[in-house]
Amino acid sequence: MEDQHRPLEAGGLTNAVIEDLRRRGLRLTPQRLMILELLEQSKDEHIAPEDIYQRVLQRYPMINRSTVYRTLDVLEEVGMVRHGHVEDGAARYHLARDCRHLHLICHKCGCSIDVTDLSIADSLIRALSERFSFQADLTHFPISGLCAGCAAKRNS
Amino acid sequence: MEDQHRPLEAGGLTNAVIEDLRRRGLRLTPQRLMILELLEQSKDEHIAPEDIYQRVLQRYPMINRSTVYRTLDVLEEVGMVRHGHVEDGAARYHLARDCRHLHLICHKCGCSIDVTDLSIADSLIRALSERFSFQADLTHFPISGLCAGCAAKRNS
DNA sequence: GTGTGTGCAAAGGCTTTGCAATTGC
DNA sequence: GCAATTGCAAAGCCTTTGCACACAC
Repeated sequence: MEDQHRPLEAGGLTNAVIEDLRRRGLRLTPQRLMILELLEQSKDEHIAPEDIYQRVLQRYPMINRSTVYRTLDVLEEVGMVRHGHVEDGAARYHLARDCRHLHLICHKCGCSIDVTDLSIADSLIRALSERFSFQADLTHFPISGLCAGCAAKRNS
Repeated sequence: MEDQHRPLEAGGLTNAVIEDLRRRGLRLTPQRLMILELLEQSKDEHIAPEDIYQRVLQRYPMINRSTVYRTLDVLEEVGMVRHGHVEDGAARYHLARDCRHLHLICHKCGCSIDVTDLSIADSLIRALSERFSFQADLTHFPISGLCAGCAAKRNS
């Protein structure tokens, strides 16, 4: 029992996230821990509410869909998770601290490229800050465009 | 009667758009013309399907909601219009050729800033092209971040 | 014990679909 | 005239909500 304060077995969930919950005055329920753990495992995957529900269901059959939605709302309110929308408008959630890359999405074939070198956007971010006092977060919404393959097809 | 080939009175709709429809083999129905005209008037406004329906309804009371959705789909398929999703996941449509600015969206207060000087993103676009062969279109998805006001509040 | 959080079931909003009738070409 | 397009009404999603019960603290 390496941590006797941990009230529930939460698999691989790091203490950092649990501490985060506590610090923000949120109760540690199995449902919240399961959802957070799943988000943590999914790292940069950006997962849909229904997927979260289905995958938690496998290990914790008494969870309810509306709990998933409410939990995501609460966690987003306190800043622990964020969400965006893919091309078809469906919601995708991820841990706020896992925003660490740009997403390139091909609007033709739908494929996606992750860009981990964030410095690539530095000059744009600086310019937006200087000219519009806007602190841009390029990691939040994906960047639409054409992937190499689809661009080649278009040119032929 | 400056143009006897025009089959319907389409208000201020430019011939360019009508020609576009014809060229792509789509029929010129009053509904399509009304919707296109509205999109043209809304220029950079990025309008929701329901708004399109309501506003067309005022001048053309026999239009149907599903026609709006189907028309938008068809027009998007042939590349005449595009759509994105605002923070809450709601769809927003606009003419493809009116993509001419970046949208900054504050994820705190929801306010939006238009950036017409696209050259601001040139270095990012060039870098994405060189390193990933990805032809980015920054005008499609909005850019999330904090506006000046919300950033100030956060720092106080 | 208290009040937050959950399950359940129902409602809500936006969008899609099947089919018959209409209408542009 | 024929096929594309529309209107209508119903269904389908995804998401939210009201309320009573459960449980974390």
